[in-house]
Amino acid sequence: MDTVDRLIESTRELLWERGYVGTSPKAIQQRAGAGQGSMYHHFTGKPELALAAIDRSARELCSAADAELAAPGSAVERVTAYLRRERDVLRGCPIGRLTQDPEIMADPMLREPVTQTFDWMRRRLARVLTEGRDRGEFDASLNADATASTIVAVLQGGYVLARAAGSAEPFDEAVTGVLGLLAGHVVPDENS
Amino acid sequence: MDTVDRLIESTRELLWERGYVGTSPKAIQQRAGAGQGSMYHHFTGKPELALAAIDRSARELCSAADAELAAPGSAVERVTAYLRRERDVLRGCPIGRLTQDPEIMADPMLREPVTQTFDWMRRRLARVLTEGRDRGEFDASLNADATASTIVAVLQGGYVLARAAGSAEPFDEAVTGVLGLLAGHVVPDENS
DNA sequence: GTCTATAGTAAGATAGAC
DNA sequence: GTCTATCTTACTATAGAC
Repeated sequence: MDTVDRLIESTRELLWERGYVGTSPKAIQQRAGAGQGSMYHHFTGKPELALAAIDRSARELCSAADAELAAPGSAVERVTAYLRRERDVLRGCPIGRLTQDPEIMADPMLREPVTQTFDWMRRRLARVLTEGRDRGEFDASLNADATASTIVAVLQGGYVLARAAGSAEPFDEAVTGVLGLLAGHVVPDENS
Repeated sequence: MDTVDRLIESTRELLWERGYVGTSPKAIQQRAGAGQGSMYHHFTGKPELALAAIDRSARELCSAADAELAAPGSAVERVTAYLRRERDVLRGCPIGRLTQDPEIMADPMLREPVTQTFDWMRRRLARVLTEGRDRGEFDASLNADATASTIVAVLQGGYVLARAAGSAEPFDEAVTGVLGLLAGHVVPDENS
């Protein structure tokens, strides 16, 4: 991993742990094992470095979700796999946490990948649910768009509850709850 | 409102807008219209002031929720009233946002009211759902504890989605989604 | 109680040598 | 490309006068 990569990775970790406001150039340099001159040679400053880090996290997040949601299986199976995927719950979501950062939200450049990520995620899940309903897996009363937003919200809120509790338990419980609610709209398989 | 109150209120607003890391004593003083000497006369420093502010927000949040959840009506009606209550969605949750703050989470004193608030909220909602189920409003398959956690998570996650989108729309949609899912477990009223 | 002065540390960068 | 000064401003207080 070269210096540029180490700087981006360090920034990614620090944004995740401490947010933009709580992350200093000095902390980034120390974690990357790079000097000030090195950092300012490759990047114009903290915002540009943060943008590179956020972009990378956003891409990773979407591609990981897509791997789960594009897999074979029923809609419920895929949504369950996505929700139950092993996660470092107490770390929270590297993109979601940025929505709490006033300087990220105030800068259109930094904010854009955050907006895009959740837009994409809601649409991607809505597509899975719509397909499932079209195939007769769900009853017709299921609102695919709204339910997709609910599922993404449960994940993001689950992180909040877990961090507040200092335990992954509320996250798992919230996921259990939404899957239980969703089960009420699943049409029993005639082949089972 | 005396100086102490103005200091606490200013801290509350700033913690809400910018978090603990992003809030400086100077900013608090300016918003409160108080000098440095005044602030340090009444409080030992930023942590003590933050604790007073967080405690006040936590109390307000719980008492506002209780007003909704202890009202007359069916369980679904009360949960709906709670979820649909008018909110300044884009501001987010004054307590939930603190879970993203590393210095809040690292300090047991500051963290405790955050932990307590969500504990209380989950239990309070679980009680409403359990009562509803016991009265036959829900079918027996409803998991009251898990669903309570889901509902709190939808709120917290809804704030995240709304802030990311710069619009209250995803919040409202996530709420619509969870209420739609919950409706699948409601037993039709024989008197209607 | 409130004000001003002082002070050490960190943030966020720029300049210029190597 | 990287390193070491240097610089300005902000953070988070403490001290002592009024």
